[in-house]
Amino acid sequence: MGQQTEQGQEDILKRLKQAKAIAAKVGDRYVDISALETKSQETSDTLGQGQQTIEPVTVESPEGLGIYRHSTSHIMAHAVKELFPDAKVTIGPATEEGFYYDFDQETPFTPDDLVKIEKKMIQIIKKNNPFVRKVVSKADAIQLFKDMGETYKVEIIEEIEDDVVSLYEEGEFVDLCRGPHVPSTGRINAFKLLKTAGAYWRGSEKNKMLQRIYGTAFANETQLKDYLNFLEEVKKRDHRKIGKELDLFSINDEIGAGLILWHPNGAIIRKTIEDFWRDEHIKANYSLLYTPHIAKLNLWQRSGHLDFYKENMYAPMEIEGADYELKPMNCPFHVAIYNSSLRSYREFPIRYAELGTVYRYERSGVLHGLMRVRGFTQDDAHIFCRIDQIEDEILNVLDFTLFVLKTFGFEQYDIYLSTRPEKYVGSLDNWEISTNALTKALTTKELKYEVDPGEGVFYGPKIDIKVKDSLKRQWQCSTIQVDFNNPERFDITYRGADDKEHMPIMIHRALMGSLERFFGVLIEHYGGVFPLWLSPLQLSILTVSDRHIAFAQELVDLFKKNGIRVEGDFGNEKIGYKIRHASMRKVPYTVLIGDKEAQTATLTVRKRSGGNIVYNSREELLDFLKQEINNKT
RNA sequence: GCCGAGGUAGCACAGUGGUAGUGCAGCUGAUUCGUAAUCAGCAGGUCGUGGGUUCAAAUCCCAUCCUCGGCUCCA
Repeated sequence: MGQQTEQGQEDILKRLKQAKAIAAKVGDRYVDISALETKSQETSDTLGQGQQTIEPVTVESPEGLGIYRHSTSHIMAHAVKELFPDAKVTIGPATEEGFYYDFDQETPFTPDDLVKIEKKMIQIIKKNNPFVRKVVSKADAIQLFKDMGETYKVEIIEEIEDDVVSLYEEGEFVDLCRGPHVPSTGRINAFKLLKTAGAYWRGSEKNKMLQRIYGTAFANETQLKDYLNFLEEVKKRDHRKIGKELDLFSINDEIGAGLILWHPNGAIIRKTIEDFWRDEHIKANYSLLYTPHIAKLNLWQRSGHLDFYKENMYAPMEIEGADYELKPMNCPFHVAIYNSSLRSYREFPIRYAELGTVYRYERSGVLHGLMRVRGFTQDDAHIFCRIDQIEDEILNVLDFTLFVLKTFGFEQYDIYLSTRPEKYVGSLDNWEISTNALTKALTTKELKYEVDPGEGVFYGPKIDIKVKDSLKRQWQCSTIQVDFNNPERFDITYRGADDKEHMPIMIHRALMGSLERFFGVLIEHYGGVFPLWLSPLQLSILTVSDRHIAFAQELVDLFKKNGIRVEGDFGNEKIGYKIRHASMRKVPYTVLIGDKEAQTATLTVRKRSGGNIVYNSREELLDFLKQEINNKT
């Protein structure tokens, strides 16, 4: 029976009210609360037949928050239409962080406009207009929006397959919308408009550029403030800002956009990372390689890069009549080394690793500090093996990757398995075997992962690992990809136990992805407060007055001889000034040398985080530092 | 590439047509001082670059390079 008693309905409404619901979930559908109040045809359709569960939806749930933000975006569109009657509305969805609405509007919105729009929105919220859902025929809707001059809405409606569409009316503002919405505008407690941006209609640069306004909304002011604080924290940790403050790297107009200059402080961090990386690769039975930065065009023809990667490659340069190309990837070189001699199955798996610098053309608008550059060094490796060895190799690589990430303080990550896309090379058999091998490796490791169907690279399935930094932001660094393409294209083989020729499988993998990007992520993850082993300067020795210089110099020499990155600050400034100076540069430890220290063997060490530790001798301090460096914590 | 905002001393910023400024950093001198800024003096800029308008341009116009926020894609 689709009929509900008056009593039952009232109970439900009461329950929703008590739960402070902004919408309801009926079965697996989200509906307006008003849908439960009225008894229209559509309502009974919505409620369906028989007994479906009816759950309150609150702003506390992700879905509820999405509905809430979507309603806020409607209110914003309403405000914009009142202030800018000529603006045409397009779409305005909720996003993970908030919402946006795109308008077709001649003059872009200014920051002042945002303030005006916010004020207008507050008025609309105060009016507490109900959101009224109306279902009309497509033809009626088209006519309605045509009359209003809302051509984008007409375009959207024409593409909707149903015979009817729903409209939401709130005050004088009507918008095409699937819904649901909060019951009335007064339900919005806390929102903020954040920024404006250009955005193409339907995301295609062939279409007109629209004006987008981003905003966000939360259940209450406290949560909104927390979010705004988070944005502040993100700004504070911006690797470009910290990179300047700590003198880590720079980008120079005259050298070129997207090309990184590693300053001494950044370079020593990179050197430390690279040393760690090489040592661990040797331990893990990889062979290290070096390969050139350019190669003949023919190589890139054969590898297929000219077919599928041309947009990201620089124009060739002619050298003695032959064209050479700056390398966008390292794989063909590694294949060439594989091919430099006949290979036997007994050598397998062959693991080649290189910190290979590649150059890729990126459009000027997408460059971003260290995160998106035009020249970068990949921590690349290629594993050549038999198809039955894939699973073991993936297991190894997974262990290795997680170990490396953990060393840099990344303990949380999300893992994605991408399967065969529509356009692909290689046999279906190989795809199946290798996808199964990846899956099995993940389940053996009991790693949680999500499947991205059809998101694999055309040459094979892959596993991507996205780390979460200290602000819980996701960064994709590691990738493990099976490759059927290169072995075929370069026709590489090995001699099997059966004395026949076979084609090996290649696995590409990068743990950190690109050193530049990884460095950027590290800077933001640590907020510039690097652990001791990575800190450019590990120890600063400060003198209280000139008569302590000789003694302090002795200590500097001792620590330097023992591999500690140490400086002596012997200037004639006051001690407070020197401490501040070290503190601003985030030096992990400082030692003050005054009369006390010159007379006793005791050393008092000031930690970057504040607080002192006392050591009985310089050797004791040295041991402590060495141990902390070794622990990489 | 497209839309918008920017580019002034090493850094952070002020300066709307009339002799380029402030703070920090730097250098010099004084001070020799015990846990986040001692004092004084000095020096530092063809105002991103190239054109144009004007008696006069950091300032107005055009072009160009770069940076930033997005769009698209990704490491």
